[in-house]
Amino acid sequence: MNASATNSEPSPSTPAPSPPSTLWPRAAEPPSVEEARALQDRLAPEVRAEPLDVERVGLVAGLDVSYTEGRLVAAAVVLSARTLEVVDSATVASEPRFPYVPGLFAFRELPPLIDAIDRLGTAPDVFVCDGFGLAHPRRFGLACHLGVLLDRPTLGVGKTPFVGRAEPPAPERGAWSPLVDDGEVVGRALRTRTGVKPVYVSIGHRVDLDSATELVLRMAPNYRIPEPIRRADRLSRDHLGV
DNA sequence: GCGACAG
DNA sequence: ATCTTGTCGC
Repeated sequence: MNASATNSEPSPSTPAPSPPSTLWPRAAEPPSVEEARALQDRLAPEVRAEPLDVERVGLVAGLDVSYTEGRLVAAAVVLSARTLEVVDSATVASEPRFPYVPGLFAFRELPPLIDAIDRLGTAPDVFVCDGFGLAHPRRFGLACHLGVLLDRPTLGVGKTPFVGRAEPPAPERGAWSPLVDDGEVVGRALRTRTGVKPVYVSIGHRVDLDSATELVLRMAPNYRIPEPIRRADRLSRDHLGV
C-alpha cells in the first residue's frame, strides 16, 4: 500500500527490496535503538485482545533464554495444558546481537526464540513469554511482538514490575489487582501461591486479560512461576551448562 | 535535569 | 540475565 513511505537512498538498478524493519527479525541487520522504538510504535496497533477458550487449550509453550559470557541458549518447551507434562521441546545456542535495553527486550530475545520455536515438532495453542506484553512503555513488549509476528495467542508473565503500579493482591492464591500505567489497565498482579509475592500478567496478542489470568493460574498449580516458563528456564540453563 | 528501568 | 550461603518456614 504505502510503497513510497520508506525513505531510502536512491538505488539505481536494485530490485525494490522489501521494507527491512517491518520484516524484522528476519532482516539481516539488527535495528538501531531509534528504529527499534519506531518499529514498536508502528506494530503496537496490530495487537488484538480477544477471549480465548481456556478449556479448549491443548498445548502451551513456555519460552526463556539463559546467558553466560557472550553466549545464550533459547528454549521452547511445549506442555499439555491438561496434565502439564512436557510433550515437546527445542533449544538453540547463539550469541546476543542486541544489548539489553529496557523496553527493547524483544530485539534481544526474539531472534533466538523464533529459531527455537521453528525447531518444534508441534504447534502450540498459546505461547507464554518470560516478560511483558501490553505492560510496556509503548504497549508492545516481547509477548506482543511475538504474537503479532506469529499471529498466534501469546501472553507475558513478569517477575518484577516494569511499568505501572498495582495494589498488593489479597494473600490467597488466585487473588489479583489491576496493573495500571498512565491511567490504563495494562495487566494484573496475580497471586499464584498463597502468601507469596505475585507475578505480573499482561496480554501479548489474541487473548484477553481474563483468559490470560485463568491460563496462568492453571499453569501454576504448585509454584509461583507458571510451569511452561519454569521448564523453559531449566532447559535453557541446563543446555548452557550453568 | 535526575532517577527508574522486563531479562 | 548473572554473581552467591545460609536460613526461615510449610
